[in-house]
Amino acid sequence: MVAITLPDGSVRSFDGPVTGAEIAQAIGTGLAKSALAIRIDGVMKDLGTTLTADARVAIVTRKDAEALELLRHDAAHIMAEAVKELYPDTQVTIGPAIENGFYYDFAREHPFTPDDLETIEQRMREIVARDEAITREEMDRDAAVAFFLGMGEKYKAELIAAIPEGQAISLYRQGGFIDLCRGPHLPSTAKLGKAFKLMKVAGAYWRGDSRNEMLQRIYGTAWFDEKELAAYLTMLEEAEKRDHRRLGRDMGLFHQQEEAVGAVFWHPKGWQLWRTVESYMRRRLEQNGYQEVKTPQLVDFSLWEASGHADKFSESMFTIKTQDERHLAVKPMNCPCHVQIFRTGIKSYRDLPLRMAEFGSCHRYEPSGALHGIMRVRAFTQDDAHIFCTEDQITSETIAFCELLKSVYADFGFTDIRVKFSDRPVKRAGSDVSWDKSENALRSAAEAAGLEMTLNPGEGAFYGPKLEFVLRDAIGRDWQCGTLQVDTVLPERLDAHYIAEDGSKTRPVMLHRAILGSFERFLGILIEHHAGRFPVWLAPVQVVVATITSEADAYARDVLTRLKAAGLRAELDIRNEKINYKVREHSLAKVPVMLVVGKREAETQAVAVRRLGGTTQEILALDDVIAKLTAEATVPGA
RNA sequence: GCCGAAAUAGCUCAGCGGUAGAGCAACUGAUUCGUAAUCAGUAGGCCCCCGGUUCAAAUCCGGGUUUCGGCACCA
Repeated sequence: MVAITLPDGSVRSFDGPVTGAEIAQAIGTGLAKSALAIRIDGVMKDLGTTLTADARVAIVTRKDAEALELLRHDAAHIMAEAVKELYPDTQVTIGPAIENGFYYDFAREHPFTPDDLETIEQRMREIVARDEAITREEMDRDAAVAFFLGMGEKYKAELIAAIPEGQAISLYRQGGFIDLCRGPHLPSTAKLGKAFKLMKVAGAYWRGDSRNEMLQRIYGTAWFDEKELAAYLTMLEEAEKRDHRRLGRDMGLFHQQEEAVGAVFWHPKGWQLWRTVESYMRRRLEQNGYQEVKTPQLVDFSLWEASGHADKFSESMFTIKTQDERHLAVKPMNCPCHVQIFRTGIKSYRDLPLRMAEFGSCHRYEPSGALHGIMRVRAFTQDDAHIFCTEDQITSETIAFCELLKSVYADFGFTDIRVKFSDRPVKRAGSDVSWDKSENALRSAAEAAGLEMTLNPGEGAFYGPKLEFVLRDAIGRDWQCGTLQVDTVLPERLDAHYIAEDGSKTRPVMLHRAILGSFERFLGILIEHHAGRFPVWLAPVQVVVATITSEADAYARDVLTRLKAAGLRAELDIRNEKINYKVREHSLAKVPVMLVVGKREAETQAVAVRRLGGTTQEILALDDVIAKLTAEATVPGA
């Protein structure tokens, strides 16, 4: 007797061993049809799994959140089967489900072409139509290694060989294709359905290590129904429309060119945006007890050797040999310079916490393949600051920083924030004792700040652990921007100290922190988040005054003067064009507010207010409109 | 840096051995018009760069640069 407890608490008894499929069948034929897998005592298993003992069982259908992962994993296997059928000289490696889809890495001499993708996708549809059963089998580890080597699958054999001896290896077979896989899988290939699409081919290193050979990765997307697939593809199109490179050009914000790779030419409108963000940040920092400084662009290389940066990053530093044989580096970061300022004069415990901020312009020779629009550049400006404090102050400084960071993000329209905790990396400076100390201090400070964190093992900076703040944008993409890092190494290496209450020389702790990260990147994110339709306070041009007829020109000029006097960034459009044309043009330029004036408005000292994207107008008295817009244009927190 | 793809007018793209094209934008003229494209005309090109093949190269070949999509990297 096997007693199965279902999620609703009811119990069903079976005479002997029973499979998940049989349980589903016993509950109902409808359920049996839609059953994809089962959950035994909370663990997802194949539908074909045989139960020999009492258990809690849930039938997994497509309504289950994790079912989509199964579907995508199956899609990866079916793609591998298709590739092996079409190109038998290919070796298979790994193929997991990922966000929105799946991929599979193949080893093959000839590159896959876009045409190949179509062929493979077509074959996948055939395999789905064949409805091949997906069955699980087990094999002894060494037998499995021999089995895959015998098939010429050396990558698979390598993966299996890394599994501890004596452990049974599970294999999944579908048609003529067999793959090493932990599972679980759907019962047959037909379950994949039609809602999938191969997206792109790309290179990827074997085992994610750049010292290894490069494999060919094919990416695909898969969904339960075609509506979801279509929605996903539409989302991608939306993302493309808000691409900051396209909007940056269309809106006249900036440009980039070959002669200054990895750098940005900011045009007047883009620079206006920058200045708005910068002055906002400057005020927030002042309000929060930071002092702003400015440090040199070119600094003798010896400082970077002393700080330890040269050890790890010399290859990505721009360096200069001067005529008088000095070896300089263009600063890749600001912290060593800030320590130099801290070190001048004698600091007392009364000076701490000392919060030193800089809009630091830095250069890093980023690998060519990493460059991406203004999001990843070689010349960038950080909203950088270092808080010199005592160990006891770490918690209160962390709490204060998190408050500031959240309110800044909220002002820019980001409210969905995630936090990652990154601990010690393999290559690091400082003793294990000091790492224990700083990791514990940061963790407890973050907990005191009420943060929910996920662990990001081994991803800390070489001098200390860090918190990383990830914000989610309007279309659900994540961007890592802010950071807070605890550092006891640099104060030591660069010999910073203060006089403690008892008169002794003591090392301060340094907290490295940034909210926006780099201005270039953050502005790129802002552009994409708002799709170029900035709120009034951020918009480079806030208002356009447009005339309907030249009879209103003089009044329109008055309106412009009044707007400018009120501090609004306004432009005038008195061209001899139809109002439709003007509305369209300024709408495409994403100007948030248009004030349309004709004869009627001129006579009554009014304006017709039209909002970007709106379809209606409101006729209002000029004075009221100016008051309203001035309020809207007010920078948050001012 | 690695794998793959691409580079033609300001933008989007066609042309793929035989005189460089379209739409939009720009410019000029006309139009004074009530909320997302008025009409007509004009101009615009080192076809990414350097070599090679050829009677002839935007087109084929080699090298380079940059960009794009990933991977790796990200103090």
